Amino acid sequence: MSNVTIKDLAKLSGVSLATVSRVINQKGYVSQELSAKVLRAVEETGYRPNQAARSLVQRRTDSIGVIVHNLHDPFFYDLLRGFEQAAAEISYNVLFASVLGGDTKSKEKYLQYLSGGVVDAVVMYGSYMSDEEMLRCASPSSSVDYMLIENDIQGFKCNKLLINNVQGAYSAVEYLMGKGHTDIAHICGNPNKKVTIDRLNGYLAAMRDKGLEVQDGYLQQLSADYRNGYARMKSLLALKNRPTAVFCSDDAIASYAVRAALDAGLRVPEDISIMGFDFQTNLPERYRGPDLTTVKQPLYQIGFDSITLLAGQLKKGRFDQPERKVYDTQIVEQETVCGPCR
Amino acid sequence: MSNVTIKDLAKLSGVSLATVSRVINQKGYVSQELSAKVLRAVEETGYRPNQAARSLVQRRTDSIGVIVHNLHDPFFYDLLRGFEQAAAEISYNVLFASVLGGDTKSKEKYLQYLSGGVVDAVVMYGSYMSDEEMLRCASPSSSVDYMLIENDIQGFKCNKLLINNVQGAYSAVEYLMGKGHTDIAHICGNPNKKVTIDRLNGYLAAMRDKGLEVQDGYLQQLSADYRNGYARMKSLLALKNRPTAVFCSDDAIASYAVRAALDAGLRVPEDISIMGFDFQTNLPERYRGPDLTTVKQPLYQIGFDSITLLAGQLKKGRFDQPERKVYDTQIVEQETVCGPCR
DNA sequence: ATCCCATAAGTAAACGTTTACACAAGAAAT
DNA sequence: ATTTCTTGTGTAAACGTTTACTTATGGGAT
Repeated sequence: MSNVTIKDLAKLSGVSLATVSRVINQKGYVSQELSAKVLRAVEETGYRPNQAARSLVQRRTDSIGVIVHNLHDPFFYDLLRGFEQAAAEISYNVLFASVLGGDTKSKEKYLQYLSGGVVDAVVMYGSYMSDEEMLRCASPSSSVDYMLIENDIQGFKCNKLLINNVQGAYSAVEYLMGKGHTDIAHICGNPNKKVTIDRLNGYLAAMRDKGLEVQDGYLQQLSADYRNGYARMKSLLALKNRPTAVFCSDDAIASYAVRAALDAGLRVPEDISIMGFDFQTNLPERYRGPDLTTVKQPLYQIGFDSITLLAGQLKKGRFDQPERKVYDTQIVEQETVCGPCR
Repeated sequence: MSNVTIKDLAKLSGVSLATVSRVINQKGYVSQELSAKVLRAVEETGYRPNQAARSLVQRRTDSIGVIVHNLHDPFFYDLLRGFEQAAAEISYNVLFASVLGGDTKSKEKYLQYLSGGVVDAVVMYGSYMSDEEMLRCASPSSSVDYMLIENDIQGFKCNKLLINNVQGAYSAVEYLMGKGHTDIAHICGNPNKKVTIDRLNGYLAAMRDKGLEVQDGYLQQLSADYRNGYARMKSLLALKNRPTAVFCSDDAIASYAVRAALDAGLRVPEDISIMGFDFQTNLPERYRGPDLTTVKQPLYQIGFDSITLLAGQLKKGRFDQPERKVYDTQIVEQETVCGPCR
């Protein structure tokens, strides 16, 4: 019963291999009579085509692979919805691979595996890989098409979807200024990551452009993880020239900053405004403060576009003009920002 | 540069196909000399083995597929972590396929596709499929191994991991009784789903066993979706014989029940205790009430076990003894239950 | 009557691997 | 001196499809 092949079907229905194939793929000419015979055989045997053989000769799989780390992280909510929606609208199968944390070994494994023709295209979010590692696993000139999200790796010529973190931070500061703030501090994240640096630069550029001074102690660098945002906020609150607004490098940090302010007996946002940036890494503890005013990344759109663009390129057959798009962010007004009460 | 094959490598390094294969798979005898030559050719060409050809002849892919609906749903948090952790510990690749909502068409598509030898085993969560649909896509006697989670479909002989919803609901009632409650109501969910019916039966059985009466109006049936939990709770509160505790069919319902109680000016849990059941379907609105006391499903364990069990069976080669496990739940004491204040 | 085209069906060659088998040479054991 | 074992290499047959090519038949247009 197991592993029925096209050959069995041919024997069973008394036709040739080619005819069976034609019936199954509804392609080419075949008479009603033989067609019926073959279909009956398919029914009887529970035949299911072998995808390996099929894709070996067709040199395509009609599938797209997606590699991310920590698929379970709520951060991926919107991105995943984008992937899923796009997947539902196209005829390609979309398969996800997830690796834990910074497990680059596994990431390489999956990238190599998928690049071996398991899928026709691969989209990859982030990646802690270096250019060389990347090239070792995937060849940009191979027959599989690549799409990188939030990863502007240089040596690898392929499709790229990026988020304008500089503009995002810049607009956050503008927004705070629009509310009347001038004493604006920044808690910046891990200074070895490009996102962090971009957001820091956006903050600095906006301050400079608008003629605002980054006062003494206004630049707080996170040590360890986001929980340290609590301590950093405490430092800011202890300043003589206490800021009236704090822009944080991401929402996780911001949530701890809010907690610190509330614990210090301040009201948020009346006494101090706090702003985050849409990067909700998974918080083990439930956040109970006011909803964060934040800078939102268009992750749904990016997820959707990544799949859709790839599908388009695959359909055309040749993908020599890699796409490169930079997405702007948007401010979401919620409960942690208001004008300064002075 | 694209699509280098083993043949190219053989030509380039002046050896036979077999030798190249042996070098690449580090299998069989091959001299240092030739090995070096081949490896150099691999390096130069950026060769990557074609997985389709490989799995065609080996009749295995060393991968396991997972099909779920709404992968983005936070409900899957623990389940996904279980899958991921197991995936990281075994040598198999794990690939996820996600379909939107109740899109059985897509689910069938993926099941058929994966069953065509794209993976060696498939785990499937839930499923709105009937026996016949299931059989149409996947043959239990095929060479791919199946694992069903929370789906006790009858006509399909394969591995099954189930949750003891009856026991879960039963223990919830016992827990409430232990706190001193006797007037315990139940808001039950969609009565066409097996989960709901099981939980209802658990509630009823516990009440009967302990000699408690299900008083007039104590059984509330949800109409429409979980938001209706608000109205159902209102109905309970309007009763002359108002219950002191309410057990809800799932957490989503419970969260609306809590809101209704709070809106009615009652304190939770001092005035009324409310219990949920771990099924956190995605709530668009943020829940701000006290943390729910609830019945927790061992989803992490189930995710982990599903992959691990399959990997074990695959390694053994023959999977004729399907596994069937029923998991008990556990009560998580949080903030919505205390003794009755009478 | 001839030619061409649409329909129908079969034969056989790919696709890129792995692997069973054959063969050889040298070393070790009889 | 013969056998046996280990190491090393190559040849060719799979694996299950798709598809280019070939052949045949019956009609419609010339």
